[in-house]
Amino acid sequence: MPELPEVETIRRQLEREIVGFKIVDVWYDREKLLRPSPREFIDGVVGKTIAGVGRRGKLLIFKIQNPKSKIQSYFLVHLRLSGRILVRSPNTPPDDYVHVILKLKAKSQKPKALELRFAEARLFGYMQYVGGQKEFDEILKKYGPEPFELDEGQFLEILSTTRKPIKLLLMDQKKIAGIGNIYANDALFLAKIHPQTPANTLSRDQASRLLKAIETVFKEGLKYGGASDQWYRQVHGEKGSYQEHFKVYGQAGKKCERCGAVIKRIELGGRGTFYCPGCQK
DNA sequence: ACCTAAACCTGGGCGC
DNA sequence: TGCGCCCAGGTTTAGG
Repeated sequence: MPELPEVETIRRQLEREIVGFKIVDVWYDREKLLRPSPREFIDGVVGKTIAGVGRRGKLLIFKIQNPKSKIQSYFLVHLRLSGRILVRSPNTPPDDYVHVILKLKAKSQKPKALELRFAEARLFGYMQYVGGQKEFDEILKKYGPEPFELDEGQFLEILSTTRKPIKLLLMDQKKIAGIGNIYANDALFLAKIHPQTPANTLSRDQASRLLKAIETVFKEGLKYGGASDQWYRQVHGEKGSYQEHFKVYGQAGKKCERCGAVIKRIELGGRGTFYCPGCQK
């Protein structure tokens, strides 16, 4: 799923809907989705108020506060491949694949209740309580800068660190955070760069085009509310529509919109990789 | 240090 | 309808 545009779409919605709510209870039926353990997760979050929702790459960051001491802690959500975060009223019918529910109450005079439902068909995603600032900082260190934070020179510097295929570098979260398979494929198409090109052989001009292309596909992804190829949903269950605008991702056998050549699928790092042999050299 | 393959899991789509 | 097979947006880990 969920690459930067999808996670950012959700983050913005959550920011509007659940900030200020207090977590009053947690229900779950799959232990492995709660880290470090269900007990520690529940003890960590229950009674705290949601103070904000942030994001780093594909990781959602919920800032929570003890209402009395005001001490800040966090819980993180990674949606991996098939996770969904849904915001529902408690009386809404059950959603498919839900394994964790955070029950929320507004602090206001008239109590309003909501549920934050975590659906996970493939059980790869997780919710993680992080109590300490130090521990939080350690976790965030695993993520490189996001494309929007980079200028051409810094991007070129990252490219120079490895000769592995450019597509694999783009998807390496330690080097650059937020790019997954969909947007890596489409950005390389826009920039007219073959996905197997060794990263350190890109020219300054190619690097410049690629960075712009990443920004372009991310903006487009955001504009369409993300790509709901299969699992991804927004917080009220709606699909995004970027999947209707894929350039090469998932388009093997179709004709390139730019040159008419037939789009190919190869494997790179064990992942499906799509490109146009006509215009990506 | 670097690279690859496999593992983690379930579900949807397809062909037969 | 049912079964087997292939595919899947992410990340980590084991092994070479």
